[in-house]
Amino acid sequence: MTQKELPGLSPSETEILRLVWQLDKTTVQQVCEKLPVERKIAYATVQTLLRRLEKKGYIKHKVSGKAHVFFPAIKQEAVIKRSVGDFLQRLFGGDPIPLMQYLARHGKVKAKDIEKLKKLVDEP
Amino acid sequence: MTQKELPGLSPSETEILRLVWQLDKTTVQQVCEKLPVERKIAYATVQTLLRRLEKKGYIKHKVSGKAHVFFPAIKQEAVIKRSVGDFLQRLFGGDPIPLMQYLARHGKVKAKDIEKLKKLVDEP
DNA sequence: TGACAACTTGTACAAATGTACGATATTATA
DNA sequence: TATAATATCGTACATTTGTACAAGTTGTCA
Repeated sequence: MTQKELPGLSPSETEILRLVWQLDKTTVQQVCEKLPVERKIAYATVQTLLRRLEKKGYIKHKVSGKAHVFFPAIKQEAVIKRSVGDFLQRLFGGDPIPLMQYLARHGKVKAKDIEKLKKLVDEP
Repeated sequence: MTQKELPGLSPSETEILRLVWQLDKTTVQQVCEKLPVERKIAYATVQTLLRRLEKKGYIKHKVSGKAHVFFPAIKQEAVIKRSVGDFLQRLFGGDPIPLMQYLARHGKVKAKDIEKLKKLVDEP
């Protein structure tokens, strides 16, 4: 089943979508609480972002009591693929190596973490 | 000397800025030629983007003949730091590990590349 | 030296984004 | 059951972003 073409995500939408994944099933309220302190935006704003995410097809909701409960409608993997791909293209022309190097140098990554990565690479 | 607060970069601006780094010193023309085939935008559009990048302080230009020659005004490293940081925050809440894992799995990265990364990690 | 080609400048404009108020509906509660 | 608290919905609106035309300017070459 081919994934239908999804509209792009704006930075703020991406941020909110991540919280929906994290919370799995969530209300506007809960998303607000989960926002990093240095990034407080109004309840109504979060609501708008969730509405737009739903309209774009990334999440759905069901009604529970008086509140809406939002949940993912698209696999996280798919969104990551798309987002990372775009980002890599823009900033590094698509080459993942410089990004990994940057992360290794400045990303608070431990040698042990790198070690584990090797298992993930599927080598011929 | 503390880096003064730079305005954010839009996706398209980032893309163009990358080409300016790559070409080091470049005209509008050359940037246009360097654009990936599947991403052709008009000369005038590239020009606008360069104008905006200059206004935001990322590049400068000098006049040479009748054309402007643009060149970076900010270290690539600084922009990468900022961009990667923002991206990581948005999509992964700031944790670089899932991103590295994703790249290792699907990023066409070789085990040999991973090996090299270990040298970059500054371990205590 | 005058016309041409290559550039820049000014301006435009629709769509997307970030942010949020006010009105209305619904649930729990005193 | 009246009311307070909590939600959603409709709407709004300033900016930013993506994209680009038209008009004016300036080296250049015949």
